[in-house]
Amino acid sequence: MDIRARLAKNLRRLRQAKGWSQEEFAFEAGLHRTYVSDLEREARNPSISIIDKLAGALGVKIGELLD
Amino acid sequence: MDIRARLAKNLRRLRQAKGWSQEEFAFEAGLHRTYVSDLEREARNPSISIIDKLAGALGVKIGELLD
DNA sequence: TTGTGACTGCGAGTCCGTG
DNA sequence: ACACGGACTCGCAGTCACA
Repeated sequence: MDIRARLAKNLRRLRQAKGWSQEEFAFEAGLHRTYVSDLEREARNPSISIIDKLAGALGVKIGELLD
Repeated sequence: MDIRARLAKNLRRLRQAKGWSQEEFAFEAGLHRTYVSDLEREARNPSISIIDKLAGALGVKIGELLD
């Protein structure tokens, strides 16, 4: 499975486990609502600074998002 | 420690453990030699597709590069 | 609440060099 | 073998309106 697909699935799973909408999650991570939507649809190839924000907001290690 | 710094240190350590020069490593990862140099000097903010290539060439999980 | 097309600015990523 | 610079292209970062 492609790395973008792994990120997308982990993102959606972990976000929903927190009971967050994309918009709430985007706010927590300091990102735009539509950008989070793009990530979950595998439409972006984010940089590691974005990955860092995502993992921070979810309280998980980066490996849990990408490995 | 900043995520770019963590990547830089892990990259250099793992690359040297393989006995590779930056140029040899760049070739293995399918990247440019100057770009690998930039990464080890914390001068770039790579995308996850690049991270995937780096981890693949080194034979480690992404978490070992970034966590 | 989420998906999607479109947009601009800037940085990712490559290639040429030099010390 | 590596750091560092200039110049270039292309794609990401970040946002909006609308369905």
